[in-house]
Amino acid sequence: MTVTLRFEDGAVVVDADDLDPTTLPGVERDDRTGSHRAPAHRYREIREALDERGIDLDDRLERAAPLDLSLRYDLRDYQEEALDAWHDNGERGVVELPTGSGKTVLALAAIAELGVPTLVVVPTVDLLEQWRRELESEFDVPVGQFGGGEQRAEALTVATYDSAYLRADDVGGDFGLVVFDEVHHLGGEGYRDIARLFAAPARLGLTATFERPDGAHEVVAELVGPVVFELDADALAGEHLAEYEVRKIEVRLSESEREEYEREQGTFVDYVRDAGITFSSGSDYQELVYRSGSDPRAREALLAKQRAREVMMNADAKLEELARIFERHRGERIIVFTAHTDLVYRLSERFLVPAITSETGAAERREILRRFREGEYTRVVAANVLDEGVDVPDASVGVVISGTGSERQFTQRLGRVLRPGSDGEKRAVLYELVTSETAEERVAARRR
DNA sequence: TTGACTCAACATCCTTTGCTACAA
DNA sequence: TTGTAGGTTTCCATGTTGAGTCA
Repeated sequence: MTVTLRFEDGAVVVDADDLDPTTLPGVERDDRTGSHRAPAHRYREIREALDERGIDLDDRLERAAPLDLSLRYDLRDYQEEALDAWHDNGERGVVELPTGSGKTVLALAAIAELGVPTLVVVPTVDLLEQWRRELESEFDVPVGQFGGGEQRAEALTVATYDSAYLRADDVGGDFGLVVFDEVHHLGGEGYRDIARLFAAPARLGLTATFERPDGAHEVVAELVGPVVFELDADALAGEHLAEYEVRKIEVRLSESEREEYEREQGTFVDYVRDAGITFSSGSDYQELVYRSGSDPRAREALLAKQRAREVMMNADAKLEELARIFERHRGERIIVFTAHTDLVYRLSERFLVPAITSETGAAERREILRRFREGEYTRVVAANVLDEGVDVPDASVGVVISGTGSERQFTQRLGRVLRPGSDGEKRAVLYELVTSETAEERVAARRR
């Protein structure tokens, strides 16, 4: 008795004469084609089930020859430990390590050890190029690329999440290992299909912030594997990352700002009370948004909330405070983070500091970051662009003028000041400016 | 190759005080 | 008794990105 497995359009197709394929994990009969198939990610389970029953297998999935790769780096203790934990879990799982702690090196080691065709999936074109450079210089083999205007497959290939999704039907059976960089993205409604459509038995997820507020990290754990190793910034501070300190500075609204804030916030709170919305479950806010589609008062309440948020986040007193921080850290490299692009341009004009937002073109962005790296600029102000997925030069001071309640964003911003300087004993500071007696106090509390 | 554009996807967007069912 | 989680759909706005198209 022989069973044949092959890959077709994001699924594993099972051909068998004397065996009922639906007894295998995830396999169902497809009435349209008359074949038996399972989502590609069940491939490994199906193989294991067949092995257990001692059934001969004609496996047509793994095509490319094994790779002979060696790593020139020495791993640090914790990287070694993380890798062992991943092996112990059967080459599946997520490693949670802070920015700058060498997640890439860890993945390179995993790729070298397994020596199977590997796809690395990343969220941005910037990271796409970084990873390709890294793989090429480390392993000295051709590296393929899906995304950023290129579609070329190799035994080692890097892809954006978007392109991985678009190519999955086509190449989902070609890889033995998939590495998901910034794996928390995989929880997105559409992106999670990537993990389902690829057959790769070995999976490694990398992130600094695994948990998602919407709970979708559980889906990720199902598809990639659970967190097998984690360390936070505190555990690495001093030896491998900079010592750091978070300083919260409270500022007050001016009289006119306070008046505007109370008026707008009041409009929102009044509506919420009248409508009987308690925010007892996470979806209550969604409900309010749905209502605003048809109920003008709900819409007005949301818009008022928006304006209130703008007042509290962009308070004038924060600019004065920023001026003092610039004075205190004269000559040091400083990154300023905000939530609104308007404020970025205002700060840029007032302090004569280069600005980066989503409107800044790729060339100009590269140029600003280059000058920042080389010390020509010592300060940069950015909206949310520099939070993730960009290679940002080390800074020793970060200033969060405004941000969301997202723990992820906070961790990422902190990561921007954590990489050790060349002298290895830099002390980093992250300032957090919070407007007192506003909802921002809650927002700031939530992110930590 | 580039730049400008559109489009779709993703992420965040939240108040104070209180009801109900259910698990530990 | 005490704590904890609870079910839905079709979307106010802003910021950011990648893919695709066209000149």
